[in-house]
Amino acid sequence: MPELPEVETVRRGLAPVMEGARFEKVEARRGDLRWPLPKDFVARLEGQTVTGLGRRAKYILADLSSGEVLLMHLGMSGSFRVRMAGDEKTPGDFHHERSKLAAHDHIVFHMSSGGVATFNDPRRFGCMKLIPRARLDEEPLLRALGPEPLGNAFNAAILARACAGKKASLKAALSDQKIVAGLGNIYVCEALSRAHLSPRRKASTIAGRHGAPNERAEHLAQAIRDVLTDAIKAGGSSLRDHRQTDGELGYFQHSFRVYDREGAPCPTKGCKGRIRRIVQTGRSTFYCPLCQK
DNA sequence: CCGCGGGCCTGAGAGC
DNA sequence: TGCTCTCAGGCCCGCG
Repeated sequence: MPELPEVETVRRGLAPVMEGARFEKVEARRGDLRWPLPKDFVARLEGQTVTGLGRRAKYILADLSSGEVLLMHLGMSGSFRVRMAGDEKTPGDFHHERSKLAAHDHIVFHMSSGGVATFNDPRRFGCMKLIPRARLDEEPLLRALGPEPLGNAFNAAILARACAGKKASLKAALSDQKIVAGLGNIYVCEALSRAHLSPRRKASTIAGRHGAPNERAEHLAQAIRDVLTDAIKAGGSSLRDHRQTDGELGYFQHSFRVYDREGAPCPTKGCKGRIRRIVQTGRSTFYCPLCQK
């Protein structure tokens, strides 16, 4: 499911119940996610306080009072539902509480804030990992990540340098988390549409001599920032199952220019093109062949 | 090193 | 209705 805007939406939904709160009880109902949870996963969480909740690329990172960091990834189908303090039904209504668990609710965090956060992931491509804070720099999952597209370290020059010499397509390059972190299939397509660049164009063509950014790189970097900012404002995109943690739908899918719109008229003013679907490196790409060059 | 395809899982939807 | 097939918002790994 989730790309950067959806993950950021989830982080913001978790923050009110998790930040500053202690894990009172953790239920690991299924430990066989993408990687098995450590045997002592529950013991290392219970009693710890979450001192901060951050995000890096598509990872949510909870800083713990123990000095460890809880890293969480939603994979393709992961989601969190949050029940705030005060939302709970009659206390002690055991059967009611039990009945609230749904299929694929794998991990439940009961927080001292009175809130409960439940991790659901049908396909189990998601993961959770505990990492000592001092060794976060060496964490293989985070090490090779490129710059945060909404951070200060991202701009046209950085993007162009990372794409310089690449024989792969722009679609493949932007999907590569080492070049820029947090984009996925949807937002790559949407950013390229906004920048009027073809997903089939060689990535190297946004850089000039010595990897200097050209005008295409400037437009693309701006389009990436814009589409992510707009999507976060909308609470992300809800296609099949992404919801905000309070159960509300995100609504950025209504603003898609090209994604999943094969055959539809191109939204670019004055463009008579129709959206086309092609397959690149095994994934669907949507774009307008007329105005994306 | 680089780029691509396979595989990991389950579920929804289309077509028959 | 029910079966089979394809596809899905991610990412690690191994191959050429």
